[in-house]
Amino acid sequence: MKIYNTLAGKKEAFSPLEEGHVQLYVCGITSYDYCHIGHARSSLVFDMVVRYLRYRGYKVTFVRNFTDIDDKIIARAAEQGVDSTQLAEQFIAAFYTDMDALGVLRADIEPKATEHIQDMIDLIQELIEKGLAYPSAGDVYYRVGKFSDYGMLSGRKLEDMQAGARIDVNEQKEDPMDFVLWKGAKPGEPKWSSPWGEGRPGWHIECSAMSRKYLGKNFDIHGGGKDLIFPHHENELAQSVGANQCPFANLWMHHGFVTIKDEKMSKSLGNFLTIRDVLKEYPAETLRLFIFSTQYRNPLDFSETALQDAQTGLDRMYDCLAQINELVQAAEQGGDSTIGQKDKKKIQSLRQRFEKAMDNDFNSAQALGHLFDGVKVLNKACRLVGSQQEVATEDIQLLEQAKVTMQDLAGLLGVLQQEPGQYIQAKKDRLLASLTLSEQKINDLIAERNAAREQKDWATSDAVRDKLLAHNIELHDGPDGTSWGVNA
RNA sequence: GGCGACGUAGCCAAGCGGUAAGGCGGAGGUCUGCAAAACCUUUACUCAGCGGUUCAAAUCCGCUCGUCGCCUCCA
Repeated sequence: MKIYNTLAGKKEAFSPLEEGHVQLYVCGITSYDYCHIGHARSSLVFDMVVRYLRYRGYKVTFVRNFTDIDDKIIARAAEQGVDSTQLAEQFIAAFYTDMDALGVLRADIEPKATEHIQDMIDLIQELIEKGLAYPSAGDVYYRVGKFSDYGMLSGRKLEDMQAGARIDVNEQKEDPMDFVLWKGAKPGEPKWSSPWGEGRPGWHIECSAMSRKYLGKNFDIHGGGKDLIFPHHENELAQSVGANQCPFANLWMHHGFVTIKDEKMSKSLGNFLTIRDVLKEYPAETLRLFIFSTQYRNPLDFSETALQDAQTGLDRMYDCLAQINELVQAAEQGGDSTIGQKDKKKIQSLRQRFEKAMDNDFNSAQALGHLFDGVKVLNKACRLVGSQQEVATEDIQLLEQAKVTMQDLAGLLGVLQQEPGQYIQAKKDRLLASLTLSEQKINDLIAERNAAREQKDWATSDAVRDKLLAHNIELHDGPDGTSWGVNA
């Protein structure tokens, strides 16, 4: 497998420190608000990474933290007049609700910052002892100038940053680029006691402390969004390498942003959509298909159209699988194979092609391409096979196996995980729930129309059809009668 | 100002040195009383522009233009 390493600035062959075991740390949310689509991308990307690594035979130890104490949490709690702990807990609960709705696997370890205060204090002490940090008026700062590799992750030099950076007016700092490890508490703020007085940890120190506690000083992969590269991950790296005097994460994975009209979706711009907003309109698998249709490092532009495209594509995949189900059940076995050699090869190589794409830095977009290619070939095969009186056992088995493979592979992206029949039914149910029309009424109308058709009363027949279509119900006239579906 | 990413058909998106995957949309077709749905076929002599390296470039190098991001909290 090859994975892009931000630290190296290129794709590298991946091999974990301990054979067969991957240790992964991902920066989780700061819990002060509902998660938006950007958070969904983050969770979904690493969900895919974990699923695929496990599929590839690795044991994965996955740690994802919660930042449950932070300036923004304190500010929001004050705004709402609630306790900051309570606020953090509330949005952690909301996070789980959203993640469950998206089908995101739980991390193996989900540590909270507030439960690791002592680990952070210990780490800060070590940094002070090594001369890399200094207390100042109740705060503690990291002495950036003492860490010669500062900037190695984000690819910038200290001098360059100072040129354009907003100068921090904080006069407690020796250098404007120094960052805070421990913040002295102001009156009324949440606080913990420490050797430097009462206060709370700075943002970056929690990840250094918790990753060390659960994964050790040196581990395999550290991940997060591109916006975390600087300063968060740069600072983490400075803390960990500074304290441990050994390499930190060997590989850094950073995913791209979700944009709206090509602008970054963010709280400060106010152009964000929450996960729960989107899930009101679209099934989770549709959102997943949309997110995985772009390689994780590239920007992903969110739009109604894009989501609808994903919905159409997902429907097509399910239709294909449903068709295989029907065919397999109805087929009389016997006869010669009718599926062409070329198509057989395409079907049989699906897994291999999918893996090759995913092995190349989790190229889910390409992997999905292969899946859609599979849909096309399988549809073609179904048509051929369906036109036969008797179907070769070989062909039936090939189709059945292909269906299992499709769902197995798509499962690594968390899509196509429902029984096709159920998926199609669920879609009908959703529509029915939003209509005043009952299923009984629809069937009555269909009967009425069919009666008119028998009389060749096309005007009445078409009027009924148009009436139903006005409710987004489309009729399918087939050899076995008329069925109905949802016009998405 | 510093650093970085990106620019591929109407839209989205792979490809990263060997002659353009896939999706949506469009156009034809099968089916149908006509439709719709579904399915099939088709849809970039060309990869922002201009130079260069090479037997060979969308892919490597340089410049220009454009878009976005980071440098401050952010997934």
